[in-house]
Amino acid sequence: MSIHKRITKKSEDYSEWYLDVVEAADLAENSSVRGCMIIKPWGYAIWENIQKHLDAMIKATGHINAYFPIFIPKSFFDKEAEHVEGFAKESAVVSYHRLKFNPTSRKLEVDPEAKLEEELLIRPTSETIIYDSYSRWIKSYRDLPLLINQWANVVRWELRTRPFLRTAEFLWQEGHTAHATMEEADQHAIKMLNVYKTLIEEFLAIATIPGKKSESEKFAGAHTTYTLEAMMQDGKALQACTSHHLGDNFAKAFNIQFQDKDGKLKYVWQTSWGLSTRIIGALIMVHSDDNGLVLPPKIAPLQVVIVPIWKNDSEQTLVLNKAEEIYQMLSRTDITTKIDIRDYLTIGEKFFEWEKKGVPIRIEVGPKDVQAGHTVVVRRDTLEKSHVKFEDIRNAIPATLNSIQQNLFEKSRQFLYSNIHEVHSYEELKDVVENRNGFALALWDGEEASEAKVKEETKATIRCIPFDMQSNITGNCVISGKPAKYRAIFAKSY
RNA sequence: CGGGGAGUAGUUAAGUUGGCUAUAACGCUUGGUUUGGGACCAAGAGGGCGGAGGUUCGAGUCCUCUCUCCCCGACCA
Repeated sequence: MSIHKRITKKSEDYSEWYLDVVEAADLAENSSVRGCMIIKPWGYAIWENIQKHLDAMIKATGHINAYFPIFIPKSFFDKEAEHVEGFAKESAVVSYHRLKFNPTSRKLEVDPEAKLEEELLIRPTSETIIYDSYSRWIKSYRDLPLLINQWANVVRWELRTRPFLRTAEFLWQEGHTAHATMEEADQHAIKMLNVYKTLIEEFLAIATIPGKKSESEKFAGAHTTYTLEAMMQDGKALQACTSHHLGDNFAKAFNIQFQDKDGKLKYVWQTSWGLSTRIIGALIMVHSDDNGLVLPPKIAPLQVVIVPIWKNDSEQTLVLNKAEEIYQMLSRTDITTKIDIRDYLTIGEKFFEWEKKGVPIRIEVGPKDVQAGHTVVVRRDTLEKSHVKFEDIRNAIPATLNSIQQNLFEKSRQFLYSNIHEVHSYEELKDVVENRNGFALALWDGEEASEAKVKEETKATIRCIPFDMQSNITGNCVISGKPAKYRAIFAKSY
């Protein structure tokens, strides 16, 4: 199952390039089920690493994991008006619970006798089914805060899909909390946004802008939506994750009340927050190059691959022994490594394969190297080759992995900030989002009408109102000319 | 749902105004030569052309119906 596809140049067709990288790195493929994706082992291993680190961080902030049903009674959705509206158009619905065999056509058919009294939605998100439980679980202030997380799949019937970025079914983690006060809920939503920021910066090496969503872009049913916006290499924005302060909207809809210390019955204040397999799409788009995927070491399923090179049997023994020695040495640390002993591939094929899969470091061990007492170490991010003496490997490899991790983040950060342009007129705003492929930072009056005008004329939307770019708001909205309330980031997005 | 395109081998495609045993490349199998950046030679395996019906001596090519997929738009993490 070797992979030979050459990759489209990023500069020529970014979309095509992205799909090529996904295929060449053997991450995923389209399934025969429309809009759904098969996550292949290499792609899934990346997701498992993300899961591992994020799960630890979620638990470290006091949450525990639970699991709720995939099916949600339709009536649950009706309870929160904005929520229904937001998800109605993309819901998969189960109406029957049985098939029967038709002897004439020799095919299975839906059994009309088995129609459900109430349809079930396949969860597009779990607020409603979880809060139905919360209304029974929460009675007293002593039950708060309730901090629960779930790892699950969800289904949103998207019309147009792309691997990882938008698929009909995707995997994610969704946290759902209930608190006694509004302030606590709001702080919690921000706290979780920061957890995501740490994960995305330190592990995925992606720089993001934290901020608040505008009214029209916020989650259906939320009081406030916080987001991390990342920039892809074509300058478009990708929402890396969201964290919602739900206010008491769902508490009222699902009647989640508790008796407080003062004896009064009060509604809880809630948050929900999620990070999905979409982040893998961001990972691919942010770091990869025309040779394929580039993985940050902390998230790579394999950090080091050792490629032995030989011509004949005696060389093979010599070289494999040395490779084994290096493997043992690295295995004693927490570095994940393997020796590529396949004898039916030329070394060229092996090099290209591991490069396409994004393995951070390749160590070449050939007869010449063994004789000279060194190895050739190649780092994936820069493709730089260097000679490393056998005795130095133990220290050099962790240092190089570290350097790759830093370098990728630094590149991402510099790219992001060098493509945020502060604009002072509507013309400038249009120019940035349409021609200069970046984020436009503009004064905005906070009005939906202004936002809608930009969307209609340029397809760019407000990605977020960044937290830390709000000082000294003086001047007028670049769209309407009215006094500005915020600085907002406008960009085209995925 | 509106506009456009395509269904031929595992993949990507060629297939003239209907004509003889349906092509090619890549991939796969076997054998050999190779191996410090996608190797080479040879021999093989594999499809009846999305489906149904029709015209014809003869259909991948023509006609009718039908199914599916892809791209652009609307919806979206």
